[in-house]
Amino acid sequence: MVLRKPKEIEEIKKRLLEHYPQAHTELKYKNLYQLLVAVMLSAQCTDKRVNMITPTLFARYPDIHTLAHADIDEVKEIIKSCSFFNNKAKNLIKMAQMVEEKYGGKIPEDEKELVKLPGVGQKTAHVVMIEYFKKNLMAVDTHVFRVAHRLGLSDAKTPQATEKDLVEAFKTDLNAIHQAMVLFGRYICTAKNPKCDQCFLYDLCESEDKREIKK
DNA sequence: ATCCCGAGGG
DNA sequence: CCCTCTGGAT
Repeated sequence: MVLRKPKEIEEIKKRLLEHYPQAHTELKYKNLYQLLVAVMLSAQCTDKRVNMITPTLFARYPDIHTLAHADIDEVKEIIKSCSFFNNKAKNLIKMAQMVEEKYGGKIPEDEKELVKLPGVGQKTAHVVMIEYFKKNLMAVDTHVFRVAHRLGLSDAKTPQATEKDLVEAFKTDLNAIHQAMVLFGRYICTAKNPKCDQCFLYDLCESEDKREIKK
């Protein structure tokens, strides 16, 4: 459920978009293949860590075909510094194999096909559609989930239900808002020790985590 | 100790 | 809904 008045929602939206006008992912990529792989690796792992891994990974496996025929232990070795490397290595290769077998080597360009790929869930599919295809979708990661709850934009327990609340609240510019909320959550509305003294939404915040600002 | 742009399975 | 996977930074 959304706990905010329409006027407040519009104000939050306005400030987010003003503060992060050209926001986009901090993952480094050169094409759809690289973006998909990078987002798959980013589960429970910082973007910074993913960006340390991907240059080696993409040099060794520059496309779907080479990844589909990769040795799993070699992939594990390259990506092991990011979490869940067993699952991720297995899923990366299976994903590439399915793209070759079912999609003729071409990564599908819509979310309903993307989520059929091993290791690609709702969040990953939406991030790819938002970042690469500029689709009007919301994706709820750990940052968006936390920010949405602190701002009273959702009280839902799951990312899926939170996404529904955010779509209902904002309706338009969802992709730009997603990107802005990620950066806002990463650098200002952080999980631990949120930087309330730097927050441009301070006056609108009713979170229990809100900190008093000494003036 | 908690958190990082989650997914799959039960 | 729950659980597991699981390294690195703080």
